[in-house]
Parts: sequence; C-alpha cells; structure tokens
Amino acid sequence: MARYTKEELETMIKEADLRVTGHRVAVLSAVSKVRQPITVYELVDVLRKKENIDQATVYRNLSSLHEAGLLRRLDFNHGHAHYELETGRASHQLVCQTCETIEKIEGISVDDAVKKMLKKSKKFKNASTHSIEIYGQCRNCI
Amino acid sequence: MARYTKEELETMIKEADLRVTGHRVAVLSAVSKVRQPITVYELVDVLRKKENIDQATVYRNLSSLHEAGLLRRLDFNHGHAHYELETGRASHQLVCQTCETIEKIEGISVDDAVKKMLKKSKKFKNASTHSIEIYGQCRNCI
DNA sequence: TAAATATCTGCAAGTGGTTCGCATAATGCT
DNA sequence: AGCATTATGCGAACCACTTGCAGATATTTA
Repeated sequence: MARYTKEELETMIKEADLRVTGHRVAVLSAVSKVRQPITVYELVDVLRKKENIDQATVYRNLSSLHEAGLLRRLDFNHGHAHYELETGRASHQLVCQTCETIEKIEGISVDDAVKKMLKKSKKFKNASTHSIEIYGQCRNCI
Repeated sequence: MARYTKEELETMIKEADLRVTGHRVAVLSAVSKVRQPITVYELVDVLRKKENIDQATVYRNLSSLHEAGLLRRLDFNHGHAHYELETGRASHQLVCQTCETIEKIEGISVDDAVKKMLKKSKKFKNASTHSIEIYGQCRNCI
C-alpha cells in the first residue's frame, strides 16, 4: 500500500528545504497513499485516527508541501481543494458534476495540444503543469 | 462590443425556462461582453455601476443561468469562481499561478484525447463539457 | 386586465472552507 | 546544550458564497 517508506518521505521533505516534523511526514504520507485526489476534510479524518493533529496544521502542511512542489492542489468546482502527490506528469480526470466522484485516467497524453496552445499564447512561454478536467455525470448519477 | 442584443439575451433566458428580469438579463449581458472568464467580484463591480443590484442577486442569477446551461463556471484554484458564456465548445486556458492572469486559447481540440479517456473510464460513459487548465507563470511573473 | 401564484430581490445573518495571531513547543544549526 | 527559526494548537477572523424572510415582480389563469 505504502508507495514510499517513512525514510523516503523524510528525504523528500528534507530535500525540499522543509523541516521534518511528525505531522508533516504524516500529511505527505497520507496523501501519498490514496489513489484518487483527497479532500482536506477526508485527510483530517484519516490523520485524526492516528494522531492528534489540528486542522490548521493540516492546512499549513498542505500549503508548505504544495509550495515546495511535493503536492499538487486540484479544484473541481466543488468549493474545496483536493490534493495528490506531485508526479511531474499531467493529471487527467473525469469529474461527476452531481456526486463529485472523481476518476483519474492515466496513460493519455495531450502534450502536443498543450504545446500548440503555448505557441498560440501571447502571455505565456511555457508551463509548469497542466490538468484536464472532464465534467459530466457518472453512471450512478445519470 | 455586444455580441447579443437585449432581445436575443431575453430569448435565451426565456427558452431556458427562466423568468426574464432586468437583473438576470443584466448579469447574462455583462458576462457575455467580456472576452475572458470574469469573477463574481468583477461582475458585481461592473453591474453596480449601471444599476442597483445586490451581491446575493448576482450569485443567484449566476447559479440559475449556470444550471440552465447558459453560463459556464470555471475554477482556477484561486478560491473564487469565474464565469463565461456556455458555448458548447470546450474551453482551454493558460493560468498564471502567480498573478491569476488567464488567457483563453481558441482553436485547438483535444477531443480525441477526451474520447480515449472516456473509453478507459469505468465510471463514465460520456461527458458534457471539458476544460483544460494549463498552469504556469506568465511573462510578467517569470 | 386583475387576481392568483410562482419566482425574484434586498437585506442581514449564516455557512463552510481556509487562514491568521499569538503563545508555546519542537527542529536543526553551531 | 544553546539559540534562532519554524511548527503547532487554539480560537478568532476571513472570504466567497448561501439562505431565511418579507416585500416586490414576473408570469399564469380566470
């Protein structure tokens, strides 16, 4: 289940010039374990079962890990952020507009289209990441 | 500047089974006039210069017009929604992570990639719309 | 065209997600 | 170990957005 050992996570944090604290490792670890982007609410729930951690601390660690480039923040028009590990690769997902279900789709590239878009742009030369959100209704909500 | 006459906007609203009120027409009109997706804050600002309209009314009209399929709501991880006319076509934009500048890019299709993603999906059969957000730093913020 | 009904609006208060200030605790550098 | 820096918990604050309610408007029906 755990894709990274505790030591690996600590190294990642250290190399990002952040202090290694129990909470920070726990936050990064928890996000790294889920297959789909996770909400802060769910994350707090998961973490609270293992340790005493304040909501504000979760938010602060998510921010610092995000700024450091270890986590990616995603928004699906639901009014609350989702987080996942920053892999460097683009993320593509289907989002149900009714029940908020998300399904990540891997293995498809739109890099060519992105390159074309950057070429057309007047304001941007290059981009760090991109994400595609495809909105619709999932089978359960049709 | 105005891509639609007042009468056209009223017809759109009527055909969406919504009541035609001055405020609703004004909201739809204002969104239809801007080239880039507009925030609620900016919209309220624009509308207040012309008429007396409450923030809550703007929000309610944006919601009803969105539900009726006349407006599209976009989110760029900035904590506030953006709106644009629903054209039926997908929307693609470059988003500056620093200054929040948005640049819409037209004329590029990723429909093939979207079809492939839907084919890979277990939870979705089809989608209503999709949007691509490409995140980076604009020239001003590099 | 007037009354009846459903929807809209302004106002103020309420939510929900997220952030901040501050005092205390923990981390990492020397 | 000692010290500067950063992290944490707690509560309050914040911001975008929503809602309850009473009065105004829009459409329906007679």
